[in-house]
Amino acid sequence: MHKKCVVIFGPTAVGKSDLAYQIAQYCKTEIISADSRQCFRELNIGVAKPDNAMLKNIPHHFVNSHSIHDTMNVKVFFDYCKHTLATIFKTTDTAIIVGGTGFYIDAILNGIQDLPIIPLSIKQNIQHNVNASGKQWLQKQVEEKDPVFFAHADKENTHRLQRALEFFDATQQSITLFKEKKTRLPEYDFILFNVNKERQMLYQQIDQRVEIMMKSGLLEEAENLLQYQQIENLQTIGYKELFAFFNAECSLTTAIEKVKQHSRNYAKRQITWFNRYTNAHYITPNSSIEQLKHLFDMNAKS
RNA sequence: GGUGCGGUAGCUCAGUUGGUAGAGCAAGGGACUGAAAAUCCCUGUGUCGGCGGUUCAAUUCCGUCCCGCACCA
Repeated sequence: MHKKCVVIFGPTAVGKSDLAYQIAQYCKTEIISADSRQCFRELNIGVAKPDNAMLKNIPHHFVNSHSIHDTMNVKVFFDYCKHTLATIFKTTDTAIIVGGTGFYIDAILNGIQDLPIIPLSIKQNIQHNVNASGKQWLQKQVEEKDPVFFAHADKENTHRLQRALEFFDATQQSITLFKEKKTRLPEYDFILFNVNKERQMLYQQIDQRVEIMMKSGLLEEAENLLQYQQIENLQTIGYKELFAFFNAECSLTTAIEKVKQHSRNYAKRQITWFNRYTNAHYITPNSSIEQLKHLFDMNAKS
C-alpha cells in the first residue's frame, strides 16, 4: 500500500488554495505548496498566499520557507518536497500538494535530472558576458562548445542557451548527455486534480484579485522591495510592473493594467502546461467538497 | 471663425515618390529538463474617417465634409 499524494494544480487565481485547504482538513493532513514565489517570506500580498487563519490551522510547507536572497530553483524545491513528504508520511498516509508552477509539479510527477551544481562564479561570468556582448555572443559560444545542444536548441531562448553554456563551462560536457538520468520521488500514489474554469470568468477573477491586492497594500510592499528589484526572484508579476512605476517608466494606472494583463498571460501558459496531464481529474473550483471527497475516496481505494 | 497637425488591425503607431498595407503590445494557440510568476515559438483583411473629383488604377494626389488636438482670434 503506497502513500498518497493529492496533487492540485491550475492557473493563478482559480481557487486552488481553498480546495487544497478543504481536502487537507478532510484527510487530516498537511499541505506542500508547489509555487515558486509563495516560498519567499518577503513576498506576501502580490503572491496571494493563503490567509493567516488557514496557515495556522493547516501546516503549509514551502510557504514563507525561504528568503528572496536564497537561490531558488526546481532542485531546491524538489529536495524540500522530498524531505517534507517523508516527514509527513511518518504520521499519516496522505499529503496534499498544491501549486501553479508547472515545472515544479512536473518535478514531483516525473522527477528531475540528476545534475552537478554550477558554481556561482561561472554563472556570473557568463551573465556578465551576455550583458556586455549580447545574444550573438551567447549563440556563438554555445555553437562552438556544445554543437549537439545547439543543433536542436531554440536559438532565441537566451535562458536555455545560457544554462547550456554554464553547464558546459562547469563540466566540459554537454547537458544533453544527462537528459535521461532522472531522480524521482519514491513510489507514491498520485491523485491529480486539474482545476480550471471558463476563460472569461478566470480573467475576471484575476482582474478583481489585482484590485484587491492594491487595496491591501501591494504598492507599499513593492516599494519596500525596490532596492532588490534586479534580483531574479523578484522577476515576479505584481512587483516588476510596480517597480516600473516607481522608476517613473509608466503611470500607476498603466502599471496596474500590466499586472492584470501579465497575470492573464501567465494563467494561459499554466493552462497550456497542465493540459499535458491527461490522467488528471478535471474539476472546477465550484466542485463541492463532497465531489472531491468522493473522487479522493474512489482513488484511495484502488 | 482662422491656421496648423492628426484620423491606418482591439491599443500605440509606421508606410505606400499612386498598383488596396506592416511593426510592437493585446488576443488566440504552442513549447518548456535547476531563473519557470522566467524564457521562447507560431497566428495580422483592416470600409487605410465619410463623400466626391483626377486617373487604366487612390489608403496615397485634389476638393469638400465630419471628428480629435494645438495655436491664433
